[in-house]
Amino acid sequence: MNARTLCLAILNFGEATGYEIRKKSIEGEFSYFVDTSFGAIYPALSRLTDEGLVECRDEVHPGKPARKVYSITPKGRDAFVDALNQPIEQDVFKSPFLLTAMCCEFVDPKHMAKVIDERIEYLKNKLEFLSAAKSDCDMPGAAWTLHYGSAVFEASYEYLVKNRDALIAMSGSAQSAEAAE
Amino acid sequence: MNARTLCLAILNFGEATGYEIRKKSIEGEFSYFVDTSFGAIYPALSRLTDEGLVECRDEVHPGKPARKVYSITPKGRDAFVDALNQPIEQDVFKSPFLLTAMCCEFVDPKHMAKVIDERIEYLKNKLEFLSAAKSDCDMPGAAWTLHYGSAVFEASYEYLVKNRDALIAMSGSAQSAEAAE
DNA sequence: TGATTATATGTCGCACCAACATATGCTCGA
DNA sequence: TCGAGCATATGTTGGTGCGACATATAATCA
Repeated sequence: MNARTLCLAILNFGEATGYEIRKKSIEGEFSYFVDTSFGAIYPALSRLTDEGLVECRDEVHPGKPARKVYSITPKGRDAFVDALNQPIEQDVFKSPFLLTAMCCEFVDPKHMAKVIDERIEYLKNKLEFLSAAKSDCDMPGAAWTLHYGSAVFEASYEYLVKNRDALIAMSGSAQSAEAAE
Repeated sequence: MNARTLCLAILNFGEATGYEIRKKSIEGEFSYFVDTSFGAIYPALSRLTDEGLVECRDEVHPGKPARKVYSITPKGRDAFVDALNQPIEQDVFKSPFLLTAMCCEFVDPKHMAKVIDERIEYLKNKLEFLSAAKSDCDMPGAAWTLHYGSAVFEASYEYLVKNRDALIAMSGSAQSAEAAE
């Protein structure tokens, strides 16, 4: 799931600027399973344009900053469909939160409480967003994917709420032992 | 969660070679929320040695390849505890699988079936691994983390099993329309 | 009026992932 | 018993891409 394929996937459902592609990646329906940055998107769009997989149209409004609106070409659509039908890479999950939880012995209980409460708040917001997004989406796969996300986030949220206090209680044991020395 | 902190975290629970650190990252108890590669670990260990956060002991057995066994220093332990108590970065989840599912219109049903069945098989193995790991681990945070992983993978597994056929049924609609043109 | 936010494009340094190169010992089937 | 393949082990390299920075304009708001 490199920047190239991500750009093609988003452009396949409508034209967009680099700014909008990034925004959809981190805020829109794609946001909970893709992630990217300007430093990846802009070079990717340049290369895709060179290769004829996307087209770029300059939109100039007097007195406004110029926009570069990208749209997918037939060749690009073929390349996208081809990429989708290739064997896929493994999902990636990296969690500084779980590393902190696993090493809770060395973490100050107050810090641990802050960390887990922030995580709970984050999941709550994500769940609300996913519920709201369910209605206004016409792609058949999108609904399936949103329901999947809801199911997983829900399980995650419930575990954290139920086991919050237990984690905080375990925190700091090694640290206080060290301080006592 | 850079390579530095990861090395310190693993070395904090016992000495290890670069090879073993990588193995624990992708196979051990850490495996479902960290990920790394040799290209990150070996340079990180060199830098940590230079900075005095870890120590390196050459273990030479005649007729065997030399091993470099790393262990954490008191200074390294301090740095690790300090890193744990800093504000943490966001969790990262990237899923080529969900991107494929979301765009299932453009995916051949046979390919979709293969992709989801592989994912189900993967989750089944992970769940079995997590159950087995539950017993033989003495860190207090590890049990909490393993239960969290089980809860989330379980939710994910059940959703996939229940909604497998629905996803495959939705697949390929756009592709066959295109082929018919 | 000035501060901040949203839109918009882009660059740069450093980190790091995937693949390759290299070397040895062990196991197991032909 | 001999070679093939696998596990152990260390490292390099090329390209990708993340995070931070630079720049610019319009709108909003105190």
